[in-house]
Amino acid sequence: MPRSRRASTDGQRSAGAETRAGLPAQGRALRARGRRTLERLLDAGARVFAERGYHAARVDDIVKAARTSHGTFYLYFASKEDLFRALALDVADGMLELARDLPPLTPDGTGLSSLRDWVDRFARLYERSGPVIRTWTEAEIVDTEFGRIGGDLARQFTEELTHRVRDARAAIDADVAALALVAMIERANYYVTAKQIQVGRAEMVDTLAVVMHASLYGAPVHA
Amino acid sequence: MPRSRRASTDGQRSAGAETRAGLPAQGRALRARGRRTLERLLDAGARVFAERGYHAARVDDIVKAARTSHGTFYLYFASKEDLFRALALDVADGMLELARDLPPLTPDGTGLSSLRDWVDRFARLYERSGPVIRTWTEAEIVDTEFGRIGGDLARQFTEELTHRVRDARAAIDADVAALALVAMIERANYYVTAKQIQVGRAEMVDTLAVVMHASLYGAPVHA
Amino acid sequence: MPRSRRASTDGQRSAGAETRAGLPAQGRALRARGRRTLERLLDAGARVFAERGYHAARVDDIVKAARTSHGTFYLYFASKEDLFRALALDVADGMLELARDLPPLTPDGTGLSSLRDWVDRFARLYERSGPVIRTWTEAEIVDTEFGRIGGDLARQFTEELTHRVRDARAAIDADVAALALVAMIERANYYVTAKQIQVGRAEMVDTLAVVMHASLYGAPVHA
Amino acid sequence: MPRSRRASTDGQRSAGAETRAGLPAQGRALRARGRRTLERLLDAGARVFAERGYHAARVDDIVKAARTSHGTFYLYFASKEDLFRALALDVADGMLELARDLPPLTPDGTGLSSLRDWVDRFARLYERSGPVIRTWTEAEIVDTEFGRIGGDLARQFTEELTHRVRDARAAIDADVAALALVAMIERANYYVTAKQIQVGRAEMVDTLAVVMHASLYGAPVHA
DNA sequence: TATGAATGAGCCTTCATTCAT
DNA sequence: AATGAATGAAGGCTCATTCAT
Repeated sequence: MPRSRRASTDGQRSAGAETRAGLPAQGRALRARGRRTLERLLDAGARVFAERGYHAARVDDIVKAARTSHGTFYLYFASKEDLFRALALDVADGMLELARDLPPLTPDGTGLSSLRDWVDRFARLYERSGPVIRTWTEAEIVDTEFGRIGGDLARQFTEELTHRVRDARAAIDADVAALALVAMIERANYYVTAKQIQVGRAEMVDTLAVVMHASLYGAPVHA
Repeated sequence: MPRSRRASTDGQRSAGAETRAGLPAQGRALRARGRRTLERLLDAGARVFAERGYHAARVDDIVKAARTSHGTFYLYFASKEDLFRALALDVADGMLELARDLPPLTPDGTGLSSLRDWVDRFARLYERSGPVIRTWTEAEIVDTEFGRIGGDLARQFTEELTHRVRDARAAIDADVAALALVAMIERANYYVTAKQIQVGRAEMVDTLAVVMHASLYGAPVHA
Repeated sequence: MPRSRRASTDGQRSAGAETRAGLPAQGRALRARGRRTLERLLDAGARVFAERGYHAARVDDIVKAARTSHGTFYLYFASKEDLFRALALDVADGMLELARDLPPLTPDGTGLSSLRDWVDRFARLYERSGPVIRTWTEAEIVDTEFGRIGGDLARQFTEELTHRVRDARAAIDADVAALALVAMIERANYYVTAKQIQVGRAEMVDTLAVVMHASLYGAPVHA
Repeated sequence: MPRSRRASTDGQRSAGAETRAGLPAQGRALRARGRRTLERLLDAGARVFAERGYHAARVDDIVKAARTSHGTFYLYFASKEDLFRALALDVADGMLELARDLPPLTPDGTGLSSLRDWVDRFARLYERSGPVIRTWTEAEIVDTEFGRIGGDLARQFTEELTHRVRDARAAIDADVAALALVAMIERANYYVTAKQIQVGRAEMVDTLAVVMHASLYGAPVHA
């Protein structure tokens, strides 16, 4: 039966940066032209997923956006899901790197300022990759591979933050506080990029940093 | 002839109380039996949307869960979307009521304690209706009626909080801070109910309240 | 993911005659109209598989022949394969019944005559169901469920014949001889129904009976 | 523009020796390298058709088995069908040669023994080329060129046997008996090579010869 | 009021064949 | 002579919605 030949996805793609990006199931080596097509497909996928969301995104949309054909799509990806995974893994990399770069938190102005810089980096990442991140949290796929990737990511991300919160020696429960703060950062960025609320990025970044800082070391200047 | 699947729904259907409960298009008056069927469908819908999410939920699943037939479903709702709307409007009511009940924020222990109670009410509401709330934020339907309902709700909810934050006379930008705090509450509840992270409700509620309070009035007891 | 909901076929449908005939995966009870549609689909399937063969047969062809829709097809069968299985199991029943009715073989004219009658029954069965039988032997599906059904059938059929051959106390290896004779009967019928060779059924039946008889008890009247 | 998949092939291409080997449409003369590539493709085709059957065999499988590319495939064959035809014609040659070598049938032990040798040659041929032979009889392609080749072959093969049967002066209808015996030989070999039944080749060959002989001249030693 | 049955547009995916280098 | 890449017409299957009783 032909179906059984359906290229099984190669699963836990190892972390090498160059293999990360959605190579075709068979792991063919790509020439210049192929690389360009792959790039176009990844770009198109990011765009279309962003615009329509995972479920509403049609392979046809992606293919048109990439100015290529259905056949070509399946030359590079085993399925729509596979393309999404490729994008998601890239984003996950970026997020984890960011998590590891979280600066030590200190009560002084320097602490606040470096925290603000970090939140700003997050915001920029979210601006590019928000749609993919959001898709992870779509309730529908919680118990799929995506859900797992998303969950793992959230966990690792939160853990990183937990360490810093603990080091900050605040009275609150570090675990839960870290969770709450991650939640805040993620969602606030979502609201803003989804333009559900009209707020500039700078303002949001400032406020997020301040709230985070305050929740650990006390409010800023009281009125 | 089945309507094209992408066909936009028949529209606005204002939030009048009698349409609230998802009556069939004709707005028939229901006898006892009809009311029970309607109830079963609403329950089933809530359950199935919760389990599978909006897109993955099949009318067939709902109909089976309600122990009734497809034909009957369309006797009570114009579409799958219509059922979701009925559920969503109910939740929106609860949320707005909750928003209006947000207590005045004060720097003392009483303020913290009443804030905690309020967060707890939110958590309980979320426990029941999280899936519906989450569905609002699914990227895929941002620009549909749901998106609007969700957006409106978030806005009103945030506004309520904004008033309180402003009254608290903290130095931070009240608009954005309110947004950030709403984001935090919503997402934290999501993480916890989605069990992406193992935290008890009580802990989460406590911490959320503390973080909110601290971000306005300063950190709790430093270590 | 919707796909995962795809009705898994219920596998080894138990042998009850009434469940044999391709009930929908969920085993719904059918009313008069449903039964008629099911019948139309089975008929159409038999016809189309006969005309085009399993692979070349399109669900679309079957659906058109049954004057119904794609959707309806999948209401009754989980897949094209499932419909074929339903037909195949019916034929297998008929074949096994026939096998069990194989008369004792005796050297005299009565033996030859009852053998001829039996071969005639086989020919009539083959006339109706040849296409399905042939499809079993399509090389492509040897190692699928069909292949197994076909193989099992051939084995049981041959075994029945083996008993008779053994009882006939001929000098030849009963196992292999039975196999050879079954092979002969099947293929000869194929050649004739496929009209690859112009021979009337009566002639073929006569000759097959004679050859079978002769191979056990000696040639008929020599010239 | 890819040709429509159902497009009938470019036609008759008579059996002239130079087209026999599946030369590309242009009938180019091949150098050493080209000949090796052609050989690899033919081998690969035989293997893949054998493993998967005609329909399930993918050009991709063949190309991989031949360690070459799609482009190259179409340099040597006009289509998948064209490759199959090349293989089929070769087999047909072998079969016809075999048919012509059928020894005169005599009632004595020599007759039986030479018949056995001949059946053995058939079995060896079938072992190599069974899949191709079987494909001829796939119902799906009965009315295509393959069907014709297969039909012609069967006819010629049967005719050869008919002569011998007639010469044997048995009482039975020579035409039909020949058909029956060919059917038996072919199918029995199929059952055995398809391993649908566990019988050694030698046993099968012996029994086939005995049955054939007995059906003409009387049973062997009675018990 | 209820329901079993029917519908068909639309989606994802496959794969023989052609193109460009 | 060779090949990696591209193509797109089908085909199987799904599921929201409508029909007939």
